[in-house]
Amino acid sequence: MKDAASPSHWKAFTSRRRDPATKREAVLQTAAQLFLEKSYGRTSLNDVAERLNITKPALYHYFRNKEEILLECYRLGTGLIAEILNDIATHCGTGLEKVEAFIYAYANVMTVNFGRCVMRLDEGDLSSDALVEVRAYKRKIDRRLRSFIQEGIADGSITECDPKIAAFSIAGAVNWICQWYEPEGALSAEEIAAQFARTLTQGLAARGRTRPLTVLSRARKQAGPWHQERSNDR
Amino acid sequence: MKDAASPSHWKAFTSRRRDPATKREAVLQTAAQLFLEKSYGRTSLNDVAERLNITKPALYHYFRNKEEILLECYRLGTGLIAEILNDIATHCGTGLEKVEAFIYAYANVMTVNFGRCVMRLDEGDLSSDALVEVRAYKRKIDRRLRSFIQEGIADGSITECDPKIAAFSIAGAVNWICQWYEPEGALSAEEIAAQFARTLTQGLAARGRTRPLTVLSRARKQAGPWHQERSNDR
DNA sequence: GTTTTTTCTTACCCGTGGGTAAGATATCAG
DNA sequence: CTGATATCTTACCCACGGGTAAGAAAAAAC
Repeated sequence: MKDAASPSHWKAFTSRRRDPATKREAVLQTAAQLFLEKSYGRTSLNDVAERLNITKPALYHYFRNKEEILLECYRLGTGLIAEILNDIATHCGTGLEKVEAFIYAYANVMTVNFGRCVMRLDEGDLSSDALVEVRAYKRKIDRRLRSFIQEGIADGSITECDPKIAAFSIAGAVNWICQWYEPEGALSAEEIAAQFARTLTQGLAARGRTRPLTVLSRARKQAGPWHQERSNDR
Repeated sequence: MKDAASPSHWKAFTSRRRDPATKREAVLQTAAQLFLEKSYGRTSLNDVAERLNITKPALYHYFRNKEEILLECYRLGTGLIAEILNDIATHCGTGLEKVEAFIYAYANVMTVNFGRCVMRLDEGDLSSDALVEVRAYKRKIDRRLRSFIQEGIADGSITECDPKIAAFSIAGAVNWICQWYEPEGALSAEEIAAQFARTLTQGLAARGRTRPLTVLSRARKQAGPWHQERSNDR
């Protein structure tokens, strides 16, 4: 789960050797990057081709049309999320611990190109068929998070609250990351993920209950206690 | 702070009487609505004109170009936010109370068309000049929220935390509302605002300190204790 | 009424960008 | 080396949409 800074995937097209798999992925990587930089609508296929040092029609060898590129970005992103979701569900632990693990992993995904695409790009650019597919994925995510919260309420690790609103709050906070996160920014992905997991779960934790140290909590070694910012924000 | 369901502002153009002010606003209202329905990029000026029962060039009587319409939507939206921001700053109270009031008012703004535009529309559609203007507004909002949190930490109403991360969390959760809120949906604007203010501040409140009943808390009468959803979500 | 000004329409221009046709050039199998 | 196949390019089509020119029609001023 790590992106090179500016991978320059055009290298995949320097040779004309037949290797559709890696070339296809190179297209997706640069497309995703451009979609995030300029939005899908303002990114022309010429832009994508130019960055790969090829011409527009060459792209049509790997994708039927522009929308298929977009949809594939969504699929790769939702795939990443589905992965972490399954990992956590099988993990044993209290509901609160699952929520914490979810936030940590999910926040990390929101700093990876394909992951960012899922929540940052405009669904309206998808065809109606693709839209229902993507929406199904998103609904699944929301359902899972809500079920973790309900579990937590049942086992006493999470304070009484409306699971729907709580899930919306958490999802919103984490989804919003992909709107302001910048790979070269002051805050690293791990930092963000760790702090969000801490801050958001602390709001859910049942009162009077000393928060147990989870695997996550132990793993993260903070640079200092709440380092006051000195970085030029934004 | 209340939008009619589908105001049909085309009535403003039934007569040819000279009344630029209301006609201009009618354009903005329908434009904002369309921008939210289909995004700025996919909304053509013909779409806007059609809904107003006029033709495209007529719009150029009230706006220099398409972008000016967009910018005006942003300005009206940020104006709404600036208003509540000043109200709260002058209000006396603990930092936590200010944060709660902020969330409540801000969440409400996120359910009003112009308010939604500010956080939902793509900044990339703005010219560079307009972009710096809008970004300045947004930064101001973030700064204010962060200062409220810092106040709360100083006066002991908010638990020790990193104000930057906390502000990002809250702003994210509330900003995300404009992504899923639907005027005709199951949750009313007031409900959302009230529940978010409660849920999010409860995460910040200093432990061991009984939360004082704010004006807000008293005003809201809950339908039932955490009504389990029966509504078809989404 | 007549003139002046605002308001709005019909008709058009043209840049942009998705997508295609047809052919050139490299790669690979034999 | 030769033919077959995959790869990529040049040249083009055309729908869409922002924006403009020029003038008609209604309101207001007098």
